[in-house]
Amino acid sequence: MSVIHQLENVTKTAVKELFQVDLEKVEVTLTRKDQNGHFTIMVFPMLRQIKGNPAVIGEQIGAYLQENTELIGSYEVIKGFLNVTLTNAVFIIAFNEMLSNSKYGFTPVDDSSPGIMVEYSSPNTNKPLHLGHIRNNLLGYSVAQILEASGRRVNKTQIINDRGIHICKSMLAWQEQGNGETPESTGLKGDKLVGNYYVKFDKQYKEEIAQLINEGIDPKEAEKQAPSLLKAQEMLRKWEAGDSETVALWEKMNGWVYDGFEVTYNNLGVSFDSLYYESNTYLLGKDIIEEGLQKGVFFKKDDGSVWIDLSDEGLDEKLVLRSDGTAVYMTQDIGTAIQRVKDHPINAMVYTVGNEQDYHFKVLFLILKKLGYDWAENLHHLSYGMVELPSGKMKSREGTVVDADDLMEEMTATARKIALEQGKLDGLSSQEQEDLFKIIGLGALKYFMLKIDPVKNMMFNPEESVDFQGNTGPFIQYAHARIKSILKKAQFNSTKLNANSDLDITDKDIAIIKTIEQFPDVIHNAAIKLNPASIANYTYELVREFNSFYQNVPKIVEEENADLKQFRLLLCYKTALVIKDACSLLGIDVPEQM
RNA sequence: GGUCGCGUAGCUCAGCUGGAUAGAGCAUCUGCCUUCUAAGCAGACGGUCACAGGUUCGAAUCCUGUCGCGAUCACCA
Repeated sequence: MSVIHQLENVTKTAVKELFQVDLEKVEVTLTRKDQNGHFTIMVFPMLRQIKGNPAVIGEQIGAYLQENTELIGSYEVIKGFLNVTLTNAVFIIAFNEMLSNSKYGFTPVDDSSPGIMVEYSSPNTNKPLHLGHIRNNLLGYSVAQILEASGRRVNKTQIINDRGIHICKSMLAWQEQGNGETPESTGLKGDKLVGNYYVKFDKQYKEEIAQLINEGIDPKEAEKQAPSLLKAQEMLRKWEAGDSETVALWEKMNGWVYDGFEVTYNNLGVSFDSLYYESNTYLLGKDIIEEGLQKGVFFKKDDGSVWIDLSDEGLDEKLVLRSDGTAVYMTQDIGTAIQRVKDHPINAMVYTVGNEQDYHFKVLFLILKKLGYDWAENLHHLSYGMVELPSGKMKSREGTVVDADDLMEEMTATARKIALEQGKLDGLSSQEQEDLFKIIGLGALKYFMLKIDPVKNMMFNPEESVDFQGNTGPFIQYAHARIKSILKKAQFNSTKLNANSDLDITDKDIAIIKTIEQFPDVIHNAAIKLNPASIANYTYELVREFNSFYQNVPKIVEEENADLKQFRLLLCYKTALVIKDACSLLGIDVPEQM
């Protein structure tokens, strides 16, 4: 049991003995840095059940604890705060307990663990992934790891938006202007090649609109009548009719895109356990609409369109089926959700989608509840804010979109430059060095994006993101590499994971134990809140504690007291493990040397 | 206009299940490499927690209103 829980329990006992009162809960926090003590027991909240002067009550509890438990070394009451200083042995015993669990903080997963699906990425197939997708991917992947660490069986998925007018636009431009270009013939990544044709389509489309307007046609009308758009729409009709030539082209170009995406996902270090394609799911949901009509969840208007009235929930009426009987986005999302629960042993889902779709998911979840699915209670929208650049929003037509592949390459190049300048890579082969640069560059990028609370819009300043000092990924990776270096020098082996509890240890030692002890709660809370930023901030805190310890205690390798040396090596060893495990929840690798 | 979210140091962000004198990083300035990796440590400087009320022993944190920024309110996806 953690030290803090032990304290809560003995305080309850003390209050019961002293005042004959059963407290439901005791508030214990870390003591402020400017006060003496390890933990602070709050007396104020007790006043609801115990009448009296808080300072006196605190004094009585402190005296009782010192008299009747082995935990407390000393205490002091300041205002309504009972600050207690524990004995060294308490911390070392707690530390030994942590050491005995190699996956400390993680809840094991087995076949009976509750299943949850995490959807993220879900790109369109007409252009490459960009900075916004990176935030999405990193969040989704990290949340999946966090949920798994908290004991859920996780299925990572994405729905690939492989059909629709957008891909037809790329197909049309390629057909008309491509001269048979392929990724092989051009040396371009497939998604980049297809994206280029999307741009070409857009350019021609714009020209056509301008010309039509010149001819005196109303601008709105011109947008609808431009020949390119009409041709793309015709292509979509052919695709829906199953025209073999169109389908073949569609398969070919989507195939190029998937090859390109795979490279990007691999570099980013994300993966999926299942895939859904919109071309397979876009017709789903219509039968559910019929069922819902019969249940009275939906209603039909005179023109034949089907709606749901959510005005009781403070929302509006929402269309779920067009008057011509075709599906809207909502229709297929309803159908796809139901399909996923049929396909996999899950009763919960997380949708990683930008906050511009908050309303959509609010409605989707409400509809599924009204349709009576019990798992509808367990649907979560992992909503995140947009990524802004110092120059403002990313706009493809202004060429300010930050490409995912380019960005990863730039981060790796920066890591390479810095590492070579420092020249601390003795003994690494050139391949090992390249791997290391990638680990550091990607670590910087991932940490930079994940340390920010998902709900907030984030500012992506390229100059700051390549700063590897302070609160950054490389800062954390560096601490890990340093620890590994100590363990190596000291020829530490992890066969005897136990420290002598009768040791004179310092505040720096204790600070690390106190921080490590929070790890299980940090994972638990991150899972509940679907928030990787809390893991990132915790890891940073732990590393700062470690660095302070590292530079303020005498050299461990040269420590003459064998028991103290063993304890400190164990502390290093455990800290490295927690850093590594915490980083794994963020999708960040940690190097052995850097 | 309705709804939702955000607003904390010059900049980027923590802290938000209410607790003591609001924390980091960057930037600026001081120290520390013959000592386990200086991508580090120790310190200085920097605040009307947007504003105004309310609840409370206690509010950056909870409630209400105002202002500012953003998103959203399609028979689009």
